[in-house]
Amino acid sequence: MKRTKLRDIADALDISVTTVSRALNNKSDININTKQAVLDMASQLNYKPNNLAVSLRKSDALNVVGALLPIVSHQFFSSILEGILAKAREYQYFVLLGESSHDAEKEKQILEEFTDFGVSGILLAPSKHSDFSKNVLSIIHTRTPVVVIDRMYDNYDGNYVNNNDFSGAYKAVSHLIEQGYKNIAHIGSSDSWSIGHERRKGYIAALKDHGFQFDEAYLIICDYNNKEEGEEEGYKASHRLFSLKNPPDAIFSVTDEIATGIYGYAHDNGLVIPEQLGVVGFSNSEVSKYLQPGLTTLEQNPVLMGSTSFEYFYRALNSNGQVYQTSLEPKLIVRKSSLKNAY
Amino acid sequence: MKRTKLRDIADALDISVTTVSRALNNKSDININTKQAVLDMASQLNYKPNNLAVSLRKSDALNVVGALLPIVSHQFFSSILEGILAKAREYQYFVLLGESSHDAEKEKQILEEFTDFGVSGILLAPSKHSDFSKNVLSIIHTRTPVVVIDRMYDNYDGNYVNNNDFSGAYKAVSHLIEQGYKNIAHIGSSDSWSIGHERRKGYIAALKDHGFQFDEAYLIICDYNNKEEGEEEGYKASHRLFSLKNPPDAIFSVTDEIATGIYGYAHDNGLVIPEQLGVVGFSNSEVSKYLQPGLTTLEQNPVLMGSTSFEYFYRALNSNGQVYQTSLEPKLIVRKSSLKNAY
DNA sequence: AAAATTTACGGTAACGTTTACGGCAACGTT
DNA sequence: AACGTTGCCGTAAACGTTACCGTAAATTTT
Repeated sequence: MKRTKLRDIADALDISVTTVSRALNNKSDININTKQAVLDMASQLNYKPNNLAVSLRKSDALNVVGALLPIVSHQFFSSILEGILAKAREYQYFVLLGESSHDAEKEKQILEEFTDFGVSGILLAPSKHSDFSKNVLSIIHTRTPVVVIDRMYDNYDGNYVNNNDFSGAYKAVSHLIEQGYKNIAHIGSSDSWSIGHERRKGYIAALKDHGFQFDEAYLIICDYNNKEEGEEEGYKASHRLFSLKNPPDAIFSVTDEIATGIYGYAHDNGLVIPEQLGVVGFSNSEVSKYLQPGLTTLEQNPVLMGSTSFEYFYRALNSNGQVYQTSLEPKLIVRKSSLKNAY
Repeated sequence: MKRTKLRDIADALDISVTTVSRALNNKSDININTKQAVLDMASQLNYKPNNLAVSLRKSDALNVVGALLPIVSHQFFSSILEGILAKAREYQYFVLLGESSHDAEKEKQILEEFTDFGVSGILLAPSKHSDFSKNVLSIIHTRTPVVVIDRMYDNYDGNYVNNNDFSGAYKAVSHLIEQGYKNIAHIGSSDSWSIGHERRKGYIAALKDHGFQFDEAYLIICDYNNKEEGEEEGYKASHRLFSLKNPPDAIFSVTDEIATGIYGYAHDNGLVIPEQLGVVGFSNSEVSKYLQPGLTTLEQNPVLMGSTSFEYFYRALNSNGQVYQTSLEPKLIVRKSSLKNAY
């Protein structure tokens, strides 16, 4: 059961391959009758063009984009993926998927494999320790459009779709202050993750703007690569904070996962949220709604991020060096974990 | 900045393209010195073979599998995806991703697009209303290996990786019975989803084997396509069950999402879990751990399912008509929601 | 009626590879 | 000296498609 090719149609109708190709591609130099005959025969023989041959001949890239995420089985990233898939389908593109597992070296390899494959563009949500010059620069040199999702590289001036992490953090901390919390700590992540850097800056800025002093002791930096580790880190960081002689009465945590760990620590040590401890997370992950009490957090819009990133790729492909950038504004979702006033 | 091809290397060394190809492909008919010269020049010019041309010439399919899931941004399916990605990378395959959104027609289209593209195989987690003869049969006819994940088609005798849903349900209901619950209801899903069918059968079998009678009134069938709908359906179904003159004292629900809706109903109506109402879900989704009280549920192993499905594709590709099938055994995770005895 | 144009199609080359085949030195064998 | 053998390499065809050029017949123009 061989796949039918142009030759088969041509032979069946006793015409040339060229004519068949013309008929199927809506070219002008063709008689309406032969065209119809070709179309009929093509559908009768269930003809499907060989994409490899077409792309090779046109020396045109395949309609394929590579999407590379740090981790797929995570609400946030799989939602980004969903946005990408929807837009890609709309524009008739295929999506090649890769997962870096937050491993910069693996990320680099996959990026190379993508370009070797001949993708038309790359949508990249960089892993935590991703190195711009090593991993991304060479791709940009090949003139393959790249859209960076969810984080920034220093001095990067290409396409990106971002969250305004600074602003989100600023809102979170301002909210805690308005609720009357006085000693607000921050469990953040290392600078190798731009998100950690921005959220920390937002935390500090909000403190200062409201006349509070930034206290180094209230800042804990941790690093983790999956949910379980995040929860553990949150637990341990909480322990450190509550070992201080003057422990905080609220914590803004860089992610919901860490916040989950804070809940665990609070539960184990009889700290009542939100009366004795206010908590705000980041991401509006699924669990944030089901934690007791509900976790105040910042809602991002990963689906929109995904679709926008594809949209930008598409525009970049069809424009000349134009750059597309956007920072989406996170939205504060207030649940009970930060409502000191209500009690 | 053009991509270097064999011709460029050949010209640079003043030898033929054939020799270059031989050198790079470890063929025998070649002098060790020229081979080395070619390799050096290739790396100097940063040569990357053109996959399109290679595949075309070898009339070999690309190293690409298509993975098609009902929905990507779901813990279960994204974990399957993770398993697929890991194995695919191990075997040097690319993964093309598609999402059917539980739409049988869209599923059919994407499957066709995958085969048109020329994938070497397809890993399919069918959508709820997927029609085997319409969607899958034609692909099998093209002799493209297909592995069906997570559900079954009637009379399907091809490759699959499954959960033993019957057994999981049986364990869940037996556990509830052992805990002393007497009136165990089931919120299930329609037969168009094989999972729903199997779990319902397991529910009924467990009842009968323990000397309980199956009561139609305790069986509610609902249908939903995403988490929010699932939760709503669970809520509504609970309402119906508790409108009976003899309401149940336990519910085995076909999914964790529905169980979440049961929790909502119980909370709103002052029903205490597990004292007044035992609940068991299915999937061990992330939230099941954080619900209060923790939800007893069945753990599947989606990552293993994904990697196994790829493994089966790979074996099927390299064997002649051999069929690979497996049903994984779900594991009961006991949390508080079903522990009547403990109180 | 001759010339110019249009219509419809076929032949050929090319995209970048791989591979069957043959050639031709150099060497050893009878 | 004639004959195999071996090692190394190039020529040409092929994978399926499309772009380009050419040309016979049909049609229009002068």
